[in-house]
Amino acid sequence: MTDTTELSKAYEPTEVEARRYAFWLEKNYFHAEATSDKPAFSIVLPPPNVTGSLHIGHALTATIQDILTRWKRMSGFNALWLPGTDHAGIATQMVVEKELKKTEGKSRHDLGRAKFLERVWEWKGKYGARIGEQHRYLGASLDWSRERFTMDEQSSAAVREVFVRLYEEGLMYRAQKLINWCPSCRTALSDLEVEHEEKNGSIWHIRYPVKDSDRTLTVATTRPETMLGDTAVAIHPDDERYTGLAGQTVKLPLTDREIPIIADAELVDPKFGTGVVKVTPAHDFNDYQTGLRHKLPMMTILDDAARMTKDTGKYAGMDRFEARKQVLADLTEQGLLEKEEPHKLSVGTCQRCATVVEPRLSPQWFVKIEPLAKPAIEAVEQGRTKFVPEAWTNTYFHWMRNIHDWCVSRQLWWGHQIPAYYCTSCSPRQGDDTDLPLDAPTVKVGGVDFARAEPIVAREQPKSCPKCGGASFIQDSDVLDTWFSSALWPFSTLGWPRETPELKTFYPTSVMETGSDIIFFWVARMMMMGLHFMGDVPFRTVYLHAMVRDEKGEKMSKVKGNVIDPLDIVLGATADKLAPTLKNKFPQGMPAFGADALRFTLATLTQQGRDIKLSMDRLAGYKAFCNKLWNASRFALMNMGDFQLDSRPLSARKLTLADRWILSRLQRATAETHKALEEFGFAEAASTLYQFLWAEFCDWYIELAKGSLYGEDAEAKDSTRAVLVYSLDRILRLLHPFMPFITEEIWQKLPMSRPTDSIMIAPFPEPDTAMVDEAAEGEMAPVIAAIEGLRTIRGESNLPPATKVKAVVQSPDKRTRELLERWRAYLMPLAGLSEVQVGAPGAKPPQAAAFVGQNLEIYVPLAGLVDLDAERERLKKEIARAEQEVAGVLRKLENPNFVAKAPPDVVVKDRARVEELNERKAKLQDHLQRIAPEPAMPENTPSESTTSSSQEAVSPSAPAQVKAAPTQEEKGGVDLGQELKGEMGDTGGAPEAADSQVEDALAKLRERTKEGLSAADHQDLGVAYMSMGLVDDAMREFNRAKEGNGAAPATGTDEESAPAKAQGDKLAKQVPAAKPERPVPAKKMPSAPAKTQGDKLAKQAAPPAAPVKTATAPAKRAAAPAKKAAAPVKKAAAPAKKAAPAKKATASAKKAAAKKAPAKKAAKKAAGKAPAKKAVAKKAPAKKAAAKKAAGRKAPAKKASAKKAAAKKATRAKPTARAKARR
RNA sequence: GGGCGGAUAGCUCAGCGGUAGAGCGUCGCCCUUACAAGGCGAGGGUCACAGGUUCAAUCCCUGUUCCGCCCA
Repeated sequence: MTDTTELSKAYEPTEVEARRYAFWLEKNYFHAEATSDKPAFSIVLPPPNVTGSLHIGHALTATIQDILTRWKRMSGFNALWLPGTDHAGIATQMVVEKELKKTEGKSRHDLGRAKFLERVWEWKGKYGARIGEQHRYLGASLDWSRERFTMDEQSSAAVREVFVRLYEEGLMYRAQKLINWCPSCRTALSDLEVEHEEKNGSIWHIRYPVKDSDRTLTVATTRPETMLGDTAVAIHPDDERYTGLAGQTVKLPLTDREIPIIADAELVDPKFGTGVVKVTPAHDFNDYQTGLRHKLPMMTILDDAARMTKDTGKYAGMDRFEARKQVLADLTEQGLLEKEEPHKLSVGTCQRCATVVEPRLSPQWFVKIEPLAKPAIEAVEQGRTKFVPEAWTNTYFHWMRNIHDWCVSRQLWWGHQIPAYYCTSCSPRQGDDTDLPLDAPTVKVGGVDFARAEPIVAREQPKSCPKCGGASFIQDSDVLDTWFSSALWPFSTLGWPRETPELKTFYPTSVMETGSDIIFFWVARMMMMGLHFMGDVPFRTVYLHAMVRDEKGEKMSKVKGNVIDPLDIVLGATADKLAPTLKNKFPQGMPAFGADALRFTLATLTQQGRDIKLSMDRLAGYKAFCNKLWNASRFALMNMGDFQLDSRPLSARKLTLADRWILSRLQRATAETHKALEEFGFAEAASTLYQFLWAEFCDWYIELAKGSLYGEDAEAKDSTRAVLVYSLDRILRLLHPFMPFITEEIWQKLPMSRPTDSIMIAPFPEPDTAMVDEAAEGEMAPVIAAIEGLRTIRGESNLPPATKVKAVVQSPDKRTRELLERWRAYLMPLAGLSEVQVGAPGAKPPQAAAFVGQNLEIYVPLAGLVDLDAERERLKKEIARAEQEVAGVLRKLENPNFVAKAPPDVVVKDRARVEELNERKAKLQDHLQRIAPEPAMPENTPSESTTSSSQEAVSPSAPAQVKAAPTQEEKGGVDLGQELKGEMGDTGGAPEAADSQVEDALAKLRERTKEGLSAADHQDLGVAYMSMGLVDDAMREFNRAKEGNGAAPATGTDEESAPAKAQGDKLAKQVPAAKPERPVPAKKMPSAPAKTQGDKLAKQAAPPAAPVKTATAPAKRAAAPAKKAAAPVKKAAAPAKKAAPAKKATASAKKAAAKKAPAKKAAKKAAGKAPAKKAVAKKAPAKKAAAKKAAGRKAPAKKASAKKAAAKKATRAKPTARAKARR
């Protein structure tokens, strides 16, 4: 059934998205089969915190995983993407505690463990669903029937099983060790949950009196308050300052204790501080190890809230920081504080609450990690699991090889309670207080002394004590680290420890995709647990994505106010709901971008090894892309008539060139997309599709298709419709993993029979190599080139689309001519032509705009349509570009080393390029002359006073220079034109067809000697040369004409050495100068109207002979010399300065003119050209042997601009559909 | 202290030996019946800095400076 109802004019994501997701759910498409003939593909979703809400990082996770899953599902896999949530121990408990405090003013202890846990479960029920809902909004194709929770019965069973097995294997043990403790959360933390921060602190020097001696030992410490728990001071055994002290004792200040002086080479660095270290084994990790080595007593002086214990006498009950102050004060009073120095130290803080953590001696459960880590390292070494990007492999190895035993017990309530039980009958008790009940839930005095009690680890509570037969037990009150259950996720979610078909089908999972921040927390631990319990890696590939940051690259946090809620992006949000930075951006509220746009944006920003800065502008761009897709489809549907795509292969139809071309391009895009996806190149795949749809399908194919669709040829109409539907079907399917909603919506409306009810289970397109059509692409190339050339002319001439023009297209290549002739129906509408004449190079239309491409010349007669000045400007620019590039390439070619050592094909390519550029340049110059203002030169010399040929006599009224290359050699600037001339001879010079004027002049030349030429002769000759494109020669002749005689011989060395560049300038200025000069003598200047077109203004405003630097000329003209660097720096600077105000004054000066004269640019160029400046000094000598030689004479052209020119040229000269990017 | 990334157009990012590309923004012309969330055209880059290797460096090597992250 096909619903070809016309689409709405603009794409409205919100409505479509809700509807489509419901449809998929209803059809149960997300469900994966436990057993299937299809190959399996599986991903488990990293379970988000159940009471949290998704942030943009989750959206990235979901996007990437959904792309993978949908792609694989469409590619014929039995694809499982398994959702779930994490109980997130500390985080969730804290949230609920906070809420409890806020609403009822109660602590969890007020409620008691059981009641409190009820509350947490309630909370979980209330907010847990939100995660799922958010994923639905994102379009995530998660198999909801298999949704799991880390604390559901199955997962809990898995956790118990793992715990018990590890215990039985000796890999889980309980011990009193020094662990990280958060005094605020009042729980143990693993090493990973402690964040280290560099802080400015102090180091204090404290004197400890040596017993029975006058001597004191000065210790240096950053934690003076812990001295109350010191049980030794340590010196280095080889430290001569303290020889003989080891074995003696010191009197510990502020206490009545005496502690030994020990020698320890490991703890003490004699170069650091005083060389004496206080040893506090119960409160410092290094000291703890020292304590173990020396069997020192371990004295705990801080309680679980980091307050001083009762053993600290007067300090008892004080907070640790308060105690520090007091201790310091007391030491000062006793004269034992020697000094305080500023010191940088690394402070460990709690990942959750940012409280400074405290090392604490307490009984905890640990996983013995080494036996688990070893296989996990090997698995990656052997490539059984691969990291993408690969760089993470080393990070993984480094951590795994330095891993410590994992402290898994947490003194929390919310989590998996540890399956260890203590007999209340025979377990040792806390000694001094027995008024608490036996089953007191915490490690308080009076109850079982958990530090000493013997645990019975079992899957279920034992019936009787194996020791005493007692039947009363108390379960270990601690819960497990949240990551413990997460570590089992890839198999616990599939039913383990039961042997389920799911486990068999989907383990190992195909890909683990998660943020790189949890590579240790989660990925490494899953590796260890998976290998240990399943005997195989938990996943074949680990794809680690970067962190999502805001546009400025800052981490998103509530404090900074830059958090972005993905749902706000999807659905839109009112301004008041937005975080501050977003509110600035969207004062009216955020529009609904839609899930597809968000997903596409995230996919394109996914790059390896780089943070993702979410750009709202790009987001808007991809929303526009959705709209583009929508409207392209809309266009197709509107033009279908009764058409229905049947199963007949496209090749059986009579396809047009455009049809064949787009089908070929489509196959390439398909292949590229495949390749990118296989390599996790989401960004590349997305941009391939973006480019194809927009720059090829929409910009070209649809436009070309209009001809057939609106035409009379029924067959062409039919084939075009077929190709439209076929292509859209493919494009939509290719895009589906990225943009599931819009693709489904449109796909359902295509007039064709669908193999499936939904695009999400339709096959992912495979490239059809039979449709790759080199011939079609080759045929389209000149058509596209011609259209683009014509559009350039139109654009530059500001011709409105409604103005149809006549074009003359010439090509020396017969085949090209044939093609253009054959496809004139494509050419005309797309280029806005009323008529086109295709022919071999020959007579050119007068007063025309020209475009010279590779193998192609295009002329559009513009007389009466536009100001030809603009066209001349453009041509000059083009010529300059060609010259600059050719100079660059020549510089290379003139280096013998290059020719000798570079690969021959590179050299050949460069030579061909020179050829091509020269030809192009010649044609452009030829044309420039052709549209020069009336070439009839005045008989008398120009009105400027006679000048020598080297003089800068320029008329600002001239339409500037022919060449834009740098200027005079005496200024140290490079002279590309001259250089070119010298190096190339005249290869680029002669145009193919000389007209009669040229013939005449040449005839004259032959007949007479140069000495005999009159000024008028020189003038004629100049014109002739000009028309032949021999600019330099023409220049020379014009100069002679100006001088009034032909004093200097043509071959004169003086002339020769004069920069052709400068000549070019003059030429350009002089030739047309004739025209304005007649009516515009200098005196007329003041009356020139302020607001005229840039050109006219310039012509009129400046006195004909005025040097550039004095030109008061406005923007366009004034800047031109600077821009082209025809003038020396000083001169350039002047107009540059002028240009700025001129720009401001655009009210009067024409805008267009102003824009061409950015002061910055002019100044920059001028600087670049500065003689003996950086450019020359820096680049030339070191790098370019050949250039160096010539550096004095010709500095390298400014690299950037040369490059730029080349680049532009390249795209211009050989445009292809691909090269032509959408604008 | 050790390690890993990054620095390319105004902004967000590709490219990574043969003289640089996209999107957005900018400028010009157009509301051409798919799309103004649009079309066509244009402008815009000492590819952080300094050395080195190479015929040739944005790209490879070394160092420096900034920015980010991880580990101790």
